[in-house]
Amino acid sequence: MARRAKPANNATIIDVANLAGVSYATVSRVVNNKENVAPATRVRVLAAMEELGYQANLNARRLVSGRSYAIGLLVHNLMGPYIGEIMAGIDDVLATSNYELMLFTTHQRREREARYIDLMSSGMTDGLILILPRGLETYIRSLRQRHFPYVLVDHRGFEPTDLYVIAANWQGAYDATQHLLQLGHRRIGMITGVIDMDNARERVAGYQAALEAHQVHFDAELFVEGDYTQLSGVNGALKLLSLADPPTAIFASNDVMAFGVLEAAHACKLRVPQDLSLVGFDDVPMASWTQPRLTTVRQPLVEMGRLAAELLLRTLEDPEHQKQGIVVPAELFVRQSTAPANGGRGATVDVVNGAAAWAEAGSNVV
Amino acid sequence: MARRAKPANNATIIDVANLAGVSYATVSRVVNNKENVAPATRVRVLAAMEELGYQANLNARRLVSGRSYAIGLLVHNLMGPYIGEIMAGIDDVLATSNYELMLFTTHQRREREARYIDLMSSGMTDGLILILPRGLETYIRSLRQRHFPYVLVDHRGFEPTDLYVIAANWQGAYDATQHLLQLGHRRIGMITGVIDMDNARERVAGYQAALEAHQVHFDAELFVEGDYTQLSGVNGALKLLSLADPPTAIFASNDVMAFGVLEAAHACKLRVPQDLSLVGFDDVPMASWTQPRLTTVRQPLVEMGRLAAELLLRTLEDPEHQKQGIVVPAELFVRQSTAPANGGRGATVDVVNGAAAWAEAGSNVV
DNA sequence: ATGAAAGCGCTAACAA
DNA sequence: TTGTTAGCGCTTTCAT
Repeated sequence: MARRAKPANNATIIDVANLAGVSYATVSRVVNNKENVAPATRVRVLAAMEELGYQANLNARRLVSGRSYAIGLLVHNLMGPYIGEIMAGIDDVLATSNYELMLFTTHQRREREARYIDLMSSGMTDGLILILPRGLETYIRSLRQRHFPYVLVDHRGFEPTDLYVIAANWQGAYDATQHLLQLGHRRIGMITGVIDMDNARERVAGYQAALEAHQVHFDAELFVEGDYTQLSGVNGALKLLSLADPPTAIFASNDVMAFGVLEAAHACKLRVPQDLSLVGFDDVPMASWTQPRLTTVRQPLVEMGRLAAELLLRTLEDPEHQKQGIVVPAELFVRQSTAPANGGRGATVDVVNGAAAWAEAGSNVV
Repeated sequence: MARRAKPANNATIIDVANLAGVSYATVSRVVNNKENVAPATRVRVLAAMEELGYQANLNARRLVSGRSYAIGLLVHNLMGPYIGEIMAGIDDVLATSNYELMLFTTHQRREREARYIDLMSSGMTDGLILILPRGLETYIRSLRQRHFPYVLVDHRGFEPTDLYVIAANWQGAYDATQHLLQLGHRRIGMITGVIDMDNARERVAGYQAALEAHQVHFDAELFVEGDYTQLSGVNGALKLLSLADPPTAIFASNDVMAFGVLEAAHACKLRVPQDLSLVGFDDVPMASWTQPRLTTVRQPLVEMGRLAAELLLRTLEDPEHQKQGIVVPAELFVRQSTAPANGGRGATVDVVNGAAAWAEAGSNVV
């Protein structure tokens, strides 16, 4: 017979049945709120449950029902303000459901993909939300093949039936760029996100479309790829500002890179917004704590998490019902980091010294 | 007979046994790497597993073993840079173990306490890490009573046997305050954290001890309670700066409040560090992105998460072995937000206008 | 070295 | 309305 190592709380359905003087099937009925239980019996059973502090064994339930009552969240990494907000939204929705949340990260290790897929298909979760994990395509392929329910955040997937929640990246980028154009800027640099992600590509397209709409020539020189880190924002800005004909405005594909631009501008003795206008993307809380406050495109991250969770839960409840991806609006918030282009440049750019100053100051950062 | 709703992947141990021509007990032995299996048999079973893509049903395992192979993380909320880093550390350790991570938040809702305790005792997790959830004392009481393993982060608990990981808050605060004193500051304001948390109290004590060591009178006027939000930093600073004899330096109990101080100082036209020195606590990534870079006390959050996970895992493996709480060092990083006190005040403080300016600018923040 | 079999705690079909 | 019973897929004794 199996070795006992049961959970601390050990009253089982049988103990309750004995105490209440009924069969344990009846207890099960009471626990699951079934119809056919005499009111008096129900009361008696409830009392017995109360007395014993009965708590249904979750794993037995899971085994017999074939469901885990958990959903998984697969993310690349946990740092940064972006993930936390989406998680908060997901958690919000789950709090009102019977589902719990499991967290999986992909990290550096590519070989974990297979393990996760196995875990899920072995009954660890009933469905999955994927937020831009590396190796997304591999995951999705396995998931589809197993008919395992999933929802993507910030990516539209690869098949028309893929479920996703994404912001209106194109529109947001278009609005941001147009805002700069309307302020009179003509040389607008862009620091992109990781370019093989849907969101990054869409923002680039929006930027280009706005330029085109205003008959501004797209100059490839003004276009640098970043990776959503602050450092890549610093480096991107330094590169842009050292051009022979530097931009008077920069659109960074996320706020964290915009913080990097702020730092680079400061190192180059450029004032934002007087000498350089700057727009970010995301509107993380910190965007309104910087000096100057950052003009940025808000991506409603908490809401996106919420929608993703709802979409997944609905899929679990009713797999047949036809659902589709959701695009949420991305809204430009004009704060203090943008100003009219001042014709000539407001200050001479000395990027060489700026970069040196930055490197020196940066050495304080351990 | 029970309705079928098994996981997508449906090869069971019996299928494997049939294919390999052995009993399913033998398959179990192979799966669990037991000794007594003939090499040839093992090979045959392995091949059958491979062929069928067999994956042990986790919930059956959980039921029979009485363990969930999951640990829970209970936090108050998910936003902000603090939690993400600790989670990353925990995840790091779990990645090399057989455990998965479940996430629970307490949010606003106090009534969820009971639910969580139930979930845990019903076998959802094998152990718990608690990061300053509201209602901590209630949780701990239930947990102890059920002999459920747990580790606290950033709190020392209530019993000598409580396991915890915490930074050397007292020392960190002492060093921060001493740094300011050595720069010649004598009126040093402090914005505290939520004062019923251990970490906040310890930082206050360190601040007071440093003042005392330097024979500086502790002035209750210079002491305001914050709640770790940026807004409370703004308000605390505004209050301090409007004193008849305002501080020349402020020690904020976390970086986020220090960002608020930065904002308030800017609104009051005070330069940091020339007119006001500022020290934070935590050293979140953003602390080195502000202008000026923030002098702060680093709390090794990722490492703390890692240690907490290791402590819990060791407890699960060997419940008897005597373990104890861990205090990690908190180190002062001097960057750009502190400077020598300049005798007289460098600028006149106009807090009334400053506050007005701040309120107006703040209205941009939706 | 291997097989047979007894549960783990529960759900749900079937009978009464 | 209630009880009886057959599993869910697995681990682990106990025989062989």
